[in-house]
Amino acid sequence: MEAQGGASVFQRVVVEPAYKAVSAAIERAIVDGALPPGSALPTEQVLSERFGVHRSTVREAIRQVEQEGLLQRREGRRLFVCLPGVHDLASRASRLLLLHQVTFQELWDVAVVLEPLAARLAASQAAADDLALLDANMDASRREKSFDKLVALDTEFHALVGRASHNRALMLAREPVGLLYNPTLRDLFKRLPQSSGRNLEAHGHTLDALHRRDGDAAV
Amino acid sequence: MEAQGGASVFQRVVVEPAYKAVSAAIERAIVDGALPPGSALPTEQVLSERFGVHRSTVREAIRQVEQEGLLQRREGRRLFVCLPGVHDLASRASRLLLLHQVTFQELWDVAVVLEPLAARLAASQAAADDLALLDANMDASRREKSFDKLVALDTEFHALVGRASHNRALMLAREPVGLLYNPTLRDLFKRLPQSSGRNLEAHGHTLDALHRRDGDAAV
DNA sequence: AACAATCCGTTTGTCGGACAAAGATCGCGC
DNA sequence: GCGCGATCTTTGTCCGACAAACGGATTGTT
Repeated sequence: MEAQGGASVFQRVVVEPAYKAVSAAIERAIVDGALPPGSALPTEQVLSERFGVHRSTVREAIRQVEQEGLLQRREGRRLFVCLPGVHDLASRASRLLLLHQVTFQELWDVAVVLEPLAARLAASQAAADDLALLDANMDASRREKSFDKLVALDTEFHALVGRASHNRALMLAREPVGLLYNPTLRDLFKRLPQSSGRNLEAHGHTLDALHRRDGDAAV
Repeated sequence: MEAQGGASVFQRVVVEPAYKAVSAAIERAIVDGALPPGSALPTEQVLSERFGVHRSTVREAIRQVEQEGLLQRREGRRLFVCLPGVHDLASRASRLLLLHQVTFQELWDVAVVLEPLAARLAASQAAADDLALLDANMDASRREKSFDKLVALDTEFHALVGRASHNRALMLAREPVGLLYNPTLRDLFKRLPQSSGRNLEAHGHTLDALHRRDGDAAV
C-alpha cells in the first residue's frame, strides 16, 4: 500500500477552520481569566482586527462560545462574559438522555443513590435561606391540588435539597436526572393518587430532619 | 411612572435574532426526528432559501447546533446529524466545575457514592467485551511504571466500569467527576507511591468480583 | 444650572455578492 | 469495465453595505 518503507509516517493533515481557532482562542481567554466574568467582550471589529480575520468569521466563533454558555447577551446589545450555571448544562444533559432513550430503571438507579447523598449533605450544610426555601416549597405543596403543579413542586423540592447540600458536583450530576424524572412522576401521581400524599409525607420527614441537622434521618 | 392606569401590561418586547430562530428550527428538526442521526444536513444554500435568510445567518445558526453536539463534520466536507455522546457534555461539565472552583471534598463526596453504584451495576450488567476491555486495562496498569500513564489508566478503568454498568445516566453523572479526579490523583500518586500499588490491588479486587458477578464484593 | 430633547457615532444583525480550495460527479478514452 | 481528467458543488473566508438600536455628546429650555 504505502510506497514509503516503514509505517505511514505521514498522517492526513487536518486543517481546522479559522472560526474554530478563533472560538478556541476566545474560550481560552475566558477560562484563563484574561476576560474575567462580568467583563464585556471586545467589539466584533476589534476582534476581527486582532485575529486578522473577517468579522463574519469572528461572529461564527462568537456563536460557538455563546452556545457554550460563557457569553451572555445582557440588556440588549453587548455580550458579557459569564460563568455558565448548572442549569445550562443540565437541560442539555437531560435532552441527551432523552435522545438516547434512557430507561426509567437507569434514572432510578442513579437517583436512588444521589438523592440520599443530597439529603445527608444538606443536613450538615444547609444555610438558613436554604431551609426557608424548602419550607416555602413545603407549604405550597400542602396547599396545591393540581397534579402538574405538585410534580413541579416535587422536582423543585429535590433541586432545593441539592442546592442546600452546597455541593456543585452533586447538583450537576443530580439535575439532569431530576428533570427527566418529572414526566414519569406525573404519570405515577395520576395513576396512584395516594402516592402523592405519601411523597409529601416523605418530604416533611426529610425537611424535619434537615431542620434538626440529623443526616441519618434525612435520607 | 406609568401613564396608563393599572399595572404595566406592556412588557419589554424581546426580538430574538434570526440566527437563533434558525438554530432552534434545525435543532427541533433533529430532536423531533425529521433529520434522523446519520443523515446529512441540507446544503447551506438550500437552508438559506428554505428559511429565507442569508447564508451567513444560516452559518451562524449551524455553528450553534454544531457546538451543541448534534452536528458533526465527517470526512471533510458535509455536516451529518449525530446524537451527542456523553463525552461531549462531560468535558464541558468538568470545565464548569473547574471554573466554579469545586473543592476536592465535593468531588469526593459524589464519587464515593457513584463509583460503588457503577461497580454493583457492572457486576450484573457487564458484557464479555466490557470485561475484556477491563482486563486489558488491568494488564497495562500492572506493566506501567510512569505515574502519569498510571493515572490515565486509572481514570480509564473507572470509565470502563461505568460503561460496563450500561447505565447512561450514571455514565453522564460520573464522567465529569472522574475527569476532574485525574489531576488530583496524580498528585497523590506522586506523594505516596505506595498508594498506586494499593489502588491497583483494589482494581484487581473489583475486577475479580465483576468476573464472578458478585455485586457486593465489587464495591 | 438643571433638565430634556436631539443629533451623531458605535455596535450588532442581516444582507448581497465574490472567490479559492476541496469533494463529488460526470464523461471520455483506453 | 476502468482509470483519469474536466466540471460542478459545497464549504470556508472575505469584502462591503445598511438599518436598527444603543450610548454619549450637544444643544435648547426653563
